Amino acid sequence: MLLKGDDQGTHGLVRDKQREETRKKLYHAAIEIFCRDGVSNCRIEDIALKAEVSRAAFYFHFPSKDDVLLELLREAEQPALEAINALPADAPLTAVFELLIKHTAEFWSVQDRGRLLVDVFSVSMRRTTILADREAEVIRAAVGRRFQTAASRNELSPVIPPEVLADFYLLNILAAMASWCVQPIMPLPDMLNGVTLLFMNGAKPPTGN
Amino acid sequence: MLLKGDDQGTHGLVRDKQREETRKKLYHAAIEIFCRDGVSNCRIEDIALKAEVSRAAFYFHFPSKDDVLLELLREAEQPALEAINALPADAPLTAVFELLIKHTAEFWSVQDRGRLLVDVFSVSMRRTTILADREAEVIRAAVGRRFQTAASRNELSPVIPPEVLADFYLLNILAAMASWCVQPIMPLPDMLNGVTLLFMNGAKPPTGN
DNA sequence: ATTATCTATAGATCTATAGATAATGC
DNA sequence: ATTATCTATAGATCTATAGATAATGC
Repeated sequence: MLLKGDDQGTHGLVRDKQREETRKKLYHAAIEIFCRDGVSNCRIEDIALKAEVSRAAFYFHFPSKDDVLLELLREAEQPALEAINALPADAPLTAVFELLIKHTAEFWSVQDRGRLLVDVFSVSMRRTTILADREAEVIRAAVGRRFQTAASRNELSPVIPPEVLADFYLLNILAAMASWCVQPIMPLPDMLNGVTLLFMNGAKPPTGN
Repeated sequence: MLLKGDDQGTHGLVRDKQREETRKKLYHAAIEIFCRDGVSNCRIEDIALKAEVSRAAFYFHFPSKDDVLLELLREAEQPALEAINALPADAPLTAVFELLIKHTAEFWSVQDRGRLLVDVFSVSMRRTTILADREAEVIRAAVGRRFQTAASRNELSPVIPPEVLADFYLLNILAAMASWCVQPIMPLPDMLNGVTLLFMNGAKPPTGN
């Protein structure tokens, strides 16, 4: 039984390699042009020129600029996701936060990626919530599960469902980064730690010691 | 001494009236078309047709669709702003929150305005933070002042500056509304009250009560 | 006479799609 | 022979701007 999708076994090797190559070239060219000109100002033509393909080839791989930014967000989430998944099942939430903050802050501090944060956040709001399909966003799913086990250990206020709390926390982190990049009043890790502390104080159970 | 701006005294009455009239026609036409077609899908031409002016007239009044949405946000904040400003100077923060939630939830529940929340939020992130000019956004200034007096009464955690806390609270409220409108898991006022409770638990001083 | 408001329109950029090419499966 | 990847391009929409008109200030 064949699976639909990327991993169709050994079929079409040359073609697959070629496609992924142009896709990657377009992706990297796009990020570079985005950083240079700003997402809304830049022209698709310049991206295509840098990637040495036709303008239409861009649209073949990415329906719009937004889809490039969503791929960047997924790439940004990858290191934190792997680190969190490597934690033991009964790890405390603080360990989850620590890894999330460390890897996320690291990713967005590289070069001038931070300039794209507001646009990434904005796209994420317009696109990912519409899915309403938690499993499609792996980081949301992973953090959601951690919140659920934490709730079952009575680490969280029972007033709000743990999955909602998890979404809310991730939203807070992304919003904090987006506002940080336009007004970096303090180092990014400090900012994220502050937000996390604020969140955890608010979310801990009323009877908690 | 004449002030530059809208209120140039009694100069150009007919022209002023005419300009404001077309501007309002365009504004209302735009909101209507946005709700019907979605902000990114709709064509400026349809807005102009409904307002019975040329397409270029739209651009004369609004540099882009985003500027219409910013005006909607300012309109949305107006009722809460007035109610908050009418409070006595020493009113507790809970009173400020109550008014903010009541008026904001009311505004965005009218008809299908809620559909525009994600776009409004997204524009607000891309535009208003860049100003870095707190006074330009009256609601931010008003709530910021309330947070400052609350901090001076030791109602808030001293870890984070009160203006930052205020911005963060407003961001939380707007983000919660935006995610509510794509997934209304509970009534909007309940949602906003929950967010506020979470926030206040997190932001109250450690030695509190 | 000058200026603010608006229209008409040229040029830029995007979106949609018909067609070319080369890899694939039978 | 069929299909996936990519190109060339027509048509749609936007952005920028030169010009028309009518209100304004002197």
